[in-house]
Amino acid sequence: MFNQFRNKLPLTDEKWIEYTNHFNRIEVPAKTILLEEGEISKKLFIIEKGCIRVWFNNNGKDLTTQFFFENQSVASIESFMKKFPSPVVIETIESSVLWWISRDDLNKILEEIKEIPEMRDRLFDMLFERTFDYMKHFVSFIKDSPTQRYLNLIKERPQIVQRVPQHYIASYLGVSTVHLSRIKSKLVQKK
Amino acid sequence: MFNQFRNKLPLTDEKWIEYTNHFNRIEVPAKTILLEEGEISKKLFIIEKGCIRVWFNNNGKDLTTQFFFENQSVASIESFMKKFPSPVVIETIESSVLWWISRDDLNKILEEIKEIPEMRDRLFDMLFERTFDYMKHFVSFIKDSPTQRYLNLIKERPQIVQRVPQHYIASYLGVSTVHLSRIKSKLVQKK
DNA sequence: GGCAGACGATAACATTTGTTATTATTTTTT
DNA sequence: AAAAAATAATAACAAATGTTATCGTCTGCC
Repeated sequence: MFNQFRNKLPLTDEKWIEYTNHFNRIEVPAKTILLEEGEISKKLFIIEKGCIRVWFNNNGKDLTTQFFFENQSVASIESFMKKFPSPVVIETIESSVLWWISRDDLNKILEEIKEIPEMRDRLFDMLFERTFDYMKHFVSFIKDSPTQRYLNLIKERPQIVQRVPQHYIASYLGVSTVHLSRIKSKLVQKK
Repeated sequence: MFNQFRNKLPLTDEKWIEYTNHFNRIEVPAKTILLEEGEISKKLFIIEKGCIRVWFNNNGKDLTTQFFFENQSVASIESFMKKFPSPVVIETIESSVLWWISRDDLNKILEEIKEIPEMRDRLFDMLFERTFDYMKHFVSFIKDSPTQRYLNLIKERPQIVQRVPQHYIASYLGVSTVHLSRIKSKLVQKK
């Protein structure tokens, strides 16, 4: 599972083995809730197989804010880092194979890792990338029509369109399920 | 100008003086363009007095994505860090007093600062905060109506409503200028 | 094999939002 | 002080999007 990271990270084999020992493998069915709303997040997950969505309840409707697939890590970051009650729910979409690590273990590892300049810079880069992603996403809301946002999604994150039920995608794009269905049928007509 | 930071940063006086010497003070009138679209950003600005917006041209209309006020730092981050042509324009709204530092000088300082654990952690925290901010902003687009977003703005960033011309705020909220005007008049009626 | 629930398409209607044009007011420039 | 430019409100109409309801299909489960 972790081989994909191994080549990229400048760690000794001993360190590597020590770190990976902190991870725990679990298998869960579809629609498993990994973190409840209001719960304080204690685990960060890495997806070996499957997919996950992050959502929250807004006046009885659930709004999906993020999707995650293989090899991505997932947590309610604000809750995980700052020990706040999580504003969001983390839930599997497909049946999944996951690895999780506790906050304490991860923090210990992070503290060690930050001392290695190369790793530290990589962490900064990752954080920057995350920030850019959110920025782009926000910009697309003031720049693009819902139809354009859907086309962007097909192009840039085809996995979402292929693997995620449509009504989850609708709220992610900021439109109703009915309207997303309309968007799709109009696109088919034009072809 | 930099006294506000001084107490918070664990640096020696010598280091402090060395660092602040890299900053240059300028005064510019309103509507001064600090970075053109397509230009590679070489300066990061700190605002002593005044305010700034970041915007880009989309099919002839300019869309504002960010506002900055006193004591905030401003750059087209992606362009500044990665030497990409800037996708955005940086422009003063009011006449302003600014301090700028070159990329090379800032990078040197950052490399030094990252070696101080306390400073390094502070940098991580700042980056995290930025990420959270964008996340919140994105969520408000799928969660809130334009009216609600405007009310949020009044509450959370009153400076924007007070100091920024309304047509810039409209695009920031993702609505037309006409509609923002309608939103305001409806809110007045309800009171 | 049948049943229940999840999922998605569609129609009809209501509401929101955008567009274009006009006007008034304020601010800046000359 | 006058002229020009920027800003904001409003009306009338067009287009986009939401809501509610209905129906059909598919899937997993017993």
